[in-house]
Amino acid sequence: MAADQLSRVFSALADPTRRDLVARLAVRDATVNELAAPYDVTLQAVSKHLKVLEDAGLVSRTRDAQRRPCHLEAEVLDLMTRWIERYRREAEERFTRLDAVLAEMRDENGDGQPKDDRTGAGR
Amino acid sequence: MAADQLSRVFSALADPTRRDLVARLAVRDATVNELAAPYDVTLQAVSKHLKVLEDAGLVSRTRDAQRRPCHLEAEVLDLMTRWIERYRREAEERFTRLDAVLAEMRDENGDGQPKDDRTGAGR
DNA sequence: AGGATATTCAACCGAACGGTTGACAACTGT
DNA sequence: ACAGTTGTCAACCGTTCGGTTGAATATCCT
Repeated sequence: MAADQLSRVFSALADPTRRDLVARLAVRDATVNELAAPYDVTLQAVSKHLKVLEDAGLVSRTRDAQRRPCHLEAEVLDLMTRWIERYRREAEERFTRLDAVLAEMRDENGDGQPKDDRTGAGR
Repeated sequence: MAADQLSRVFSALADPTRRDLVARLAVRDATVNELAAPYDVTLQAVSKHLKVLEDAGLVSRTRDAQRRPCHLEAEVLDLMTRWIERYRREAEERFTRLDAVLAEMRDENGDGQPKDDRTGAGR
């Protein structure tokens, strides 16, 4: 639990049950009991899952009598999206550049043959 | 390892070392030795990390003599982005709708008071 | 053929994970 | 005040995880 937030968020969403909880909380806030109902694990297990989501900053909870309604904090998802998109874009650009270089080589001389050609395999 | 791909990808990126590997592979392909150099864990540990990334579909490897150059498969990152954005958007829209409803109530009568008011705590 | 280089496989270890059961705590409503 | 509802805490269990060391495999180079 001493991990950085990004690790906690990725790790939290690595579990299908927790992803499902997030999906359902995206629609509406809900109590632990409501959330636990569809799964065939104990209430305690779901409570734990919610704690993981909460520690990751994905879920916040208020109090309403005995109930602890859970609310999805969507901003944290942005954190992930930013991380992912950064490297996806970087890799994509690099690839586009490679394509450009290869095209250029093809234009200049017939046997454009870089030693590590991945145009076939690498898509 | 029998988990669905989404779980495998999230789980793969939950580790800071593996995220760093991805970040570096976004810049250029690299061999296991090159990738392992900066970290103070054994080569075998890094090899395992790469296997996890490979099983998640994030990394592919070809052979170049003794070397096994690693290449980032950026498309898989899209899978995550799509999942995340779907629910982020859903939650955000819901929130915008709630704001609209509240604004409307404020306009019509002074005591707009839905039973589950979260405007204060929920941001 | 045989040494060097690059990488993986196998067995093991302690910590963390996801689950369980059982007891406890917080608050409600009559 | 007290029974009921809602949720968490604590201890335990088997599995997975990230790491290690040591041996094995694959390929190059001379």
